[in-house]
Amino acid sequence: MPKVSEFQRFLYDNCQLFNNFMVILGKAQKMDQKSRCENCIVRQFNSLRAMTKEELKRVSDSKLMKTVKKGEALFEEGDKLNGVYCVRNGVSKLSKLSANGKDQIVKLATKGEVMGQRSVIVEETANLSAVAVNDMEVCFIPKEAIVNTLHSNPDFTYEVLRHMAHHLKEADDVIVNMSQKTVKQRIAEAFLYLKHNYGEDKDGYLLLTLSREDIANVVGTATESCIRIISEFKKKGLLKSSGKKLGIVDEKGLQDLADGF
Amino acid sequence: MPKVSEFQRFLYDNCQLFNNFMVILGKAQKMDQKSRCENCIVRQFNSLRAMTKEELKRVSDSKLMKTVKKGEALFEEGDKLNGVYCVRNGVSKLSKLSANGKDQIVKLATKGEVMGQRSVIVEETANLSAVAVNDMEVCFIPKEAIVNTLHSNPDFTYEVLRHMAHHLKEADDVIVNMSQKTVKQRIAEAFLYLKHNYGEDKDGYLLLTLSREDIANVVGTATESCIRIISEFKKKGLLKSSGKKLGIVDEKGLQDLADGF
DNA sequence: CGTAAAAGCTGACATATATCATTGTTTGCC
DNA sequence: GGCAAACAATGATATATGTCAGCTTTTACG
Repeated sequence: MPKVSEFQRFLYDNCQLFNNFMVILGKAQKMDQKSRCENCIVRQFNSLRAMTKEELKRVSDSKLMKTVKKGEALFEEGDKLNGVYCVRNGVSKLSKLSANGKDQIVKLATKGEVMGQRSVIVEETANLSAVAVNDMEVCFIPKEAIVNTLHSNPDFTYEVLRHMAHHLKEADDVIVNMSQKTVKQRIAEAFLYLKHNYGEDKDGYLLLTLSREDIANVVGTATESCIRIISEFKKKGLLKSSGKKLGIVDEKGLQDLADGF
Repeated sequence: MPKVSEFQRFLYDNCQLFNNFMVILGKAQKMDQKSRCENCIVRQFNSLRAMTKEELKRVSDSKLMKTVKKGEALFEEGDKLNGVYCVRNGVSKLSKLSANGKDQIVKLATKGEVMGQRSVIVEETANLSAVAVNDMEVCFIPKEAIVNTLHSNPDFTYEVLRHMAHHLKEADDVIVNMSQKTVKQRIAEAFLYLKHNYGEDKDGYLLLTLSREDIANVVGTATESCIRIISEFKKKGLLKSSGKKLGIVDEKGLQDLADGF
């Protein structure tokens, strides 16, 4: 029934009542045992693990799974979020448009991470946009399920707090890096980050491939500068490439560079 | 009794048991009614306002007041914090030393703000150093009082979470500004920030006076560049100065500049 | 398969910013 | 009041990075 999916799309793009409709449309999906939160391994990595069986059951009943294609947005800066997104698969970039028209990528969110928490907790519109870097599978969890649990289960609240505290530390560190390191250092760091967080294949190529533009937006530089520096790293034997894929050849060299020799 | 204060200093600098001793030494102070948390207006601005009367009483019994002179550190990056600091008066800079030897000021903390929360919550050493920008009055609250309440009072935990979420948003915005705005824009923004958050006197001079070096460390630039741009702003009639004091003359002009014309 | 669009690359050049060196000015303090 | 130390100011110069423009390669897709 292709009509239904177009209707979903329409609602998603335009309609305040999106969530209510989606819940109805999603009923069929929810019967799938494999998609129950209680059995979802991803939950172990985020604050949902502090929920009780009953709470999880309620979340699972109200959540709905969604696939997002590479390049599609989960939400945009300024959107009112009616819930959070739990990443089952794929990677999303969380970015913000600056006055000069460039996107700054503030964070990458992977399997297990929950997006939109902050906005739901403080009841503000989204501060960042979330766009899929590759094909994704996410679960949308309506905010009521989250907010209710926040008020009734202190363990869950504490767990969310711990995660938020961790993100805050990371953000502080990014601030320092952004303002005190050169573009070259930040690019070197970005590759080390990609290797350590997303790993590499048997041939030593990074599993997560970002475009030069995305890398530039992560480190906050012009795309051309980013390309130039990557070329330089390849010439120096720090990186290698094969098609779109990039791989780290000399990790120690990159690390030294990132640390300022 | 000058001996006691030297002893306090010694403990503060060197001793793991610092807190225990200080509690004993602080008994006399605690009797002062004016210093009871229950009556402290500062509390209204931070998460302590979500504490119950009993919890506050316990905090008040275990807390100790402390004065910190301009330039002194409350704690340093890497310190193990045995509690949090609630600012009653004065301003502290929270900064981190980068590899190139420069301090990046990540945040300024004022009256009502609680410092060190994050480290206490996640049980990590401090990620930032806190140094007094001017003379301060702070209350040290041992971590037990905080952690116990976090586990027993969900309202308090939620309130802390809301504050943390707010800080995270601010941090994300700083990341975007740092990477996408020019030094000139960031300095203009810094002055607007100082005016809006700390106000100005009748003559239009900012109430919080930061050294050029501190301003440079806030916006992440070299001190000389900062001085040059401030001079330029003065020539252009955007700022004025009198002794150490700086004042905003043309707020709209500064705002336009910060927004990129 | 072929074409258009997107992504990647490179050069030339402009500019913002850092760095180093020197001098002037304020401040705290004996 | 005077002196040292910190702070502020300014010039000269080097460097990193952004911008614009043109070109090549890869990818998407009808």
